[in-house]
Amino acid sequence: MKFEAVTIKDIAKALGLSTSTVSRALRDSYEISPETKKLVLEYSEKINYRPNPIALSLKEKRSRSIGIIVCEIANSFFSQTINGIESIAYDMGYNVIIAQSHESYNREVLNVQYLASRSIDGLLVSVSSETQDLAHLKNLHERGFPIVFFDRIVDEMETHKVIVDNFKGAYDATEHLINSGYKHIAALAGSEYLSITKERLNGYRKALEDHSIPYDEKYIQHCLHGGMLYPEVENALNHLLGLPIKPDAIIASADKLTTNCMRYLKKRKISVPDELGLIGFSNLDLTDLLSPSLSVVRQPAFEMGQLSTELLIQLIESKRPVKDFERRILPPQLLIRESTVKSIPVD
Amino acid sequence: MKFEAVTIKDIAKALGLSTSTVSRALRDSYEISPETKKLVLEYSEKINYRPNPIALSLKEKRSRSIGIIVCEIANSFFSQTINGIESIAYDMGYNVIIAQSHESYNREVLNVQYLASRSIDGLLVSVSSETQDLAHLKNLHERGFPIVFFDRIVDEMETHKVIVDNFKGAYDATEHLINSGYKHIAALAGSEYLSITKERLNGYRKALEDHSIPYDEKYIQHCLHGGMLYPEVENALNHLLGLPIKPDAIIASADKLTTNCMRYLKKRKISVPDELGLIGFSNLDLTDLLSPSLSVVRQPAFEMGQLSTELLIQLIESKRPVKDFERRILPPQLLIRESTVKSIPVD
DNA sequence: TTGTATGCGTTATCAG
DNA sequence: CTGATAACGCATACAA
Repeated sequence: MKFEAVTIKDIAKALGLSTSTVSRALRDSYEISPETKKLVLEYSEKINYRPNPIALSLKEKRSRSIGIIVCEIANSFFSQTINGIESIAYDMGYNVIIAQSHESYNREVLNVQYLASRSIDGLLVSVSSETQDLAHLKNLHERGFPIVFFDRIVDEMETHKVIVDNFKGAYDATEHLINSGYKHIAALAGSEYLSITKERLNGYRKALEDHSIPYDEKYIQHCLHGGMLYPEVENALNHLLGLPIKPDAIIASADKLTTNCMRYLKKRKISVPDELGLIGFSNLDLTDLLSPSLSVVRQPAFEMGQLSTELLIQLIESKRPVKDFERRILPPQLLIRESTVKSIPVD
Repeated sequence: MKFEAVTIKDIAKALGLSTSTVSRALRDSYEISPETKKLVLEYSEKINYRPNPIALSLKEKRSRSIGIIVCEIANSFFSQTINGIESIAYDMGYNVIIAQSHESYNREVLNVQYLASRSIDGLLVSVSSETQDLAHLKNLHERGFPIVFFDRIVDEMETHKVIVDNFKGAYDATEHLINSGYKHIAALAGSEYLSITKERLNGYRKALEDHSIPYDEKYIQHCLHGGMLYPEVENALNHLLGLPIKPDAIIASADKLTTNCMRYLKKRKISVPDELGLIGFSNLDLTDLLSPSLSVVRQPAFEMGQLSTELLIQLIESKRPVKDFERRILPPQLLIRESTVKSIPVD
């Protein structure tokens, strides 16, 4: 009893018709008589016929699937983004195929090649923290393959890009720390290669500058894997808190950096905000329950997924010329809670 | 400059060979001369040839893709499971196609039908909290389509199933509350239709029984959507805390129930564990940072994903007869933290 | 060792 | 109104 699917041929044979007639009847073609249509439709219904999407894909040279490449699914920001992606894709009749890079450049390249070898119609990418060489993506893009970047974008390619206003997120967060009375604000940052890291550090720097606080490079620590691994965060914080002039506050500029930073502070019994101010980027669904509740920069992940997918599907369906690319910037949200409030009571 | 992929035919034409020779050379067939092989391989490499997986799928009647249906991707338990699924699928050369039911029966049916219409080779399912009628899955299963259930399984179908020992998880959690001195333990439960809800409530009941604590049905409140929506949790808790004999502790038997329960308690300024004991199922990556840190039952989500996928691929590749199904039960982890510790200091 | 023909499931083109 | 045929890209049985 092997799984055998019913095809148009089976219907044709059973009904004594040709496959083309059946095909046309199923697509409700005007050139088929009502009786034949009825016959075919009823029989198809009865035997539960479903067209084979693979055969269709081969014929139409499109799979109605889009690929997603992210570093980790099990990261609240990305899973929320994927949620948004899926919501639009589903509405537009597209499947969603997911691949993870685990922050590895090699794995990203493999995934891109595999997905793009004609089993997907377009690609949504947030590059890995190791990625510097973009040949694997440029190659595709130059051949006209639809690609949309989100969150972790790259400058060198002209296509749609959807990002959060990372500059503003970091600026606001830093300014909030400043307004709360902190003077020596250090930054826990992600991989130097990532656009988001650069943008966030720029926001941080500008906020310091606007408030006449000297910028010191020693106050910046990078974590190549974006804080995914606790030890890299531990090292970074050990370094920062061991400086001659110890920082009195920290801005953690990515999801995992924020949680692992909190873990470090708890382990070292450093209290927030009394001993150290803290603010972080986080899309976790629980930060409001922390005590003292952490002020966070939250990103509109779901919306980012939706928007990226809309743009990608426009590219795929050639609703607009490929060259007319967009760069959309979504606003982040600064959620103030008691943790960082010293001088200015908010909320 | 439209995206045009290179095919075997192009290679054949360029090299003055037939498509079959090229095909065989690429697959390193023994019947092709070394020179021809070299020629073909080098040229393919040069023009960056990739076989069209869709054509292969059509020919081989397999897509090397597996489908996943879960309620929500943006739920730490499921995103961790998907991570495990992807890790195995990737190693075995399978793509992963994801669909969400959003706890809607209708959407689950649509997704199953769409995915199963021959674009996937097998299906990993965790049913929605609304699902009672299983026709959509039974239908497939009876026709020999490979299906593996994980976490939220169904009794009526004979196929592989991978679950966590929900009975034990809830039993241990309840017992921990009892040992911590609580007498009136209420349960915040998910949808009554779900296997996990039943199993967890059984564990809860048995623990009470073993400790000679009377079981009272009034102490159980169900949330159809598994706590996804705050109001349903709010209602449930309002009800429980409004009972004549108020419960002195609560076991929240699902991820979202746990977080929304905490949210409720914080809002109502009910302190844990002084006013109310609390323990919950949770796979969030942050519970250790809550204060008072919450004792939780954590499920081996990643392993569950891996195991389910291994079993599914065995089914797909007919490594074993379909009828020889397994039911694997993974151990949950009870993580004790200060929140529930009154009489017995642990950790 | 290589080439020719066929089929996977579907639709489009052309004939009748 | 309906049917035969070709084509999508690939692999393979069969011929040479």
